[in-house]
Amino acid sequence: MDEIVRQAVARAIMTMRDNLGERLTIDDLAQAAMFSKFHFTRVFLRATGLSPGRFLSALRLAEAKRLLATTTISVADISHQVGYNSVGTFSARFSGSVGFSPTGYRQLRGTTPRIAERAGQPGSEAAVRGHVWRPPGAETGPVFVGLFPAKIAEGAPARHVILPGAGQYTLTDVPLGSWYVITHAFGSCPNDDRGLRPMTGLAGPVTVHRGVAASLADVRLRPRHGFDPPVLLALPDLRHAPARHPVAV
DNA sequence: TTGAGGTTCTCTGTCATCTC
DNA sequence: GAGATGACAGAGAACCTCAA
Repeated sequence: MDEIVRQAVARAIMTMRDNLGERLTIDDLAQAAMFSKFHFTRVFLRATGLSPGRFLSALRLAEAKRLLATTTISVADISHQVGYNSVGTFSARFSGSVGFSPTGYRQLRGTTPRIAERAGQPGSEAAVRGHVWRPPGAETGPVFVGLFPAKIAEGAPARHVILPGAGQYTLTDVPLGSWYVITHAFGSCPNDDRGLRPMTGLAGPVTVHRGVAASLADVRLRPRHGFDPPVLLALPDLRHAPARHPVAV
């Protein structure tokens, strides 16, 4: 990625993070990036995989998740703090993206024992399989592998599995369509004494056709960086989950 | 490569209603 | 009373296409 573009997108994301409670428009963000709004939308999409609006919305919901899990601030106050004027809209958006209502998520303290999959999506007998690779020398805990329609872990996955660590995965009975394989884990890298860090990986889109038995999609885990959209879906606690057998789906 | 116009579509806010 | 849910309308973002 061009260094100028990288810096422009970074400036826009910083503006988003600094103004989560404000009413930001594409014009404001394009101004921060010093591009026209047309060009800005294109380069932002290319850099992050999400449109600026969706990325901002994801940051807001991620901040709401943090506040719900770590404070006792009311749902109404949190919805205002992260830029929503309507608690109804906030609650609906939160439920759709995280998989739990705001109060439900708070009761779970930020983790969930199980992940629901996309309803109304008939399976196809096809499988998506591949290998989750970790960075050389890195150690990881359990690895979440999920199929999503976009480049963000948001809403119920079409199919998912939790592996005891990096390695081979298979997702069976995958619905027809185009899917991104998104992985999430915590791990430590050599020469990095910051302890467990969130790691992410993305592959796809993988298109599942009728009559095709299996599609291959290898994923490389890497430490998360600022251009990665936050994980909105509520996941099991991957820092402490026992590293045993894959969780059946 | 970048900017701009027109169209389509998604998201948000509002409101009513319901549950806890 | 606080929060969740669903319907609906409007605003704004995304997309497509073309021109410079």
